[in-house]
Amino acid sequence: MQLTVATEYAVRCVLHLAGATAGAVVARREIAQARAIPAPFLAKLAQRLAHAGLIRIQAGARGGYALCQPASQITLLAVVEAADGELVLQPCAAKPQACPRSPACPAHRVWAKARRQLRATLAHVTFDQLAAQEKPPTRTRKSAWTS
Amino acid sequence: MQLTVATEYAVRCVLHLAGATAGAVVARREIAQARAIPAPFLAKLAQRLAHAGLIRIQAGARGGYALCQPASQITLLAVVEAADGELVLQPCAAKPQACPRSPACPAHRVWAKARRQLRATLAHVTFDQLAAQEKPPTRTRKSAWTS
DNA sequence: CCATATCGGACTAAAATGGTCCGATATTAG
DNA sequence: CTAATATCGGACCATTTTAGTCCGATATGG
Repeated sequence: MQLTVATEYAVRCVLHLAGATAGAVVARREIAQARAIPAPFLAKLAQRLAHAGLIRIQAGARGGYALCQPASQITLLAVVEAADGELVLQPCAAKPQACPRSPACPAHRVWAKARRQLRATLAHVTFDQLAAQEKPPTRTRKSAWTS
Repeated sequence: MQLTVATEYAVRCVLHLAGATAGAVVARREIAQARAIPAPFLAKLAQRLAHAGLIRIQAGARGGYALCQPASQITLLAVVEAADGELVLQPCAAKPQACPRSPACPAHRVWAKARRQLRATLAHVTFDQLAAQEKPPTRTRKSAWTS
């Protein structure tokens, strides 16, 4: 019952992008170095984030990663689920036969509730908030997110 | 990010004991059969539960397991943590250096909050509630609830 | 065209998980 | 006391997941 380091890395990565000039492409290597993420692993991870529509990947010379949306619209939940897969507590989620047989396990509704709570909590934290917390001294010099 | 089947089994096991006559010793085999738990695995699991002070193990002939406390005092959280270890979300929980270096990761307070919520939710569900929910449909023939 | 830099998939190593086995020990029945 | 029962508790094993690497293919900028 733990989030994986992939999640941790994903958060760091998006956090880094959220701190960069809006929409700017940042090289993989730069992110990896700045945030202590093994570069090849970040590559793999980035694909999951891209697949989820969170970041845009630019291949080729001067390539790298950039956010697809303003940081204010990217939730922690979205990043967590992009990295780790859907957030599910129930151990028997995949198995339809659920608990033994007869009694619809009474714990299930508790799992479901806990899951809803957890997802809600993560869903209403956005990366502009996180980025702001991370760099209190830096006065947003040119955060012209003109839209 | 999922609870393990060990957790699922543990819940089933305690649920079974909660449904039995209060304080009665139930044979491992009986629990295993009734709740579809591999018996040898239940043995291992039971030790964790016993170590956590949730159940009492009686060795020898006519041995088995029994609750140490009334079901009303056993929370879902206690069982989950006994089976799975402490409930921690932070990927970098064990690592003191936390996030890279400088910026105390702003996500951490979110993980912490989510964790508190989750634990609170599980902590205020007790096994007498769960057992009660389980029983109404299941007319256990010998449910001598004579206490 | 060429250097750069990512894609994306195959691959490996290590850890966690789920599960089994068995000798030792405890308890009860006779 | 002894035999039968039944768990302990730790070693052991198989599978899956996780973390991480490597490399040929492909895309891009200059």
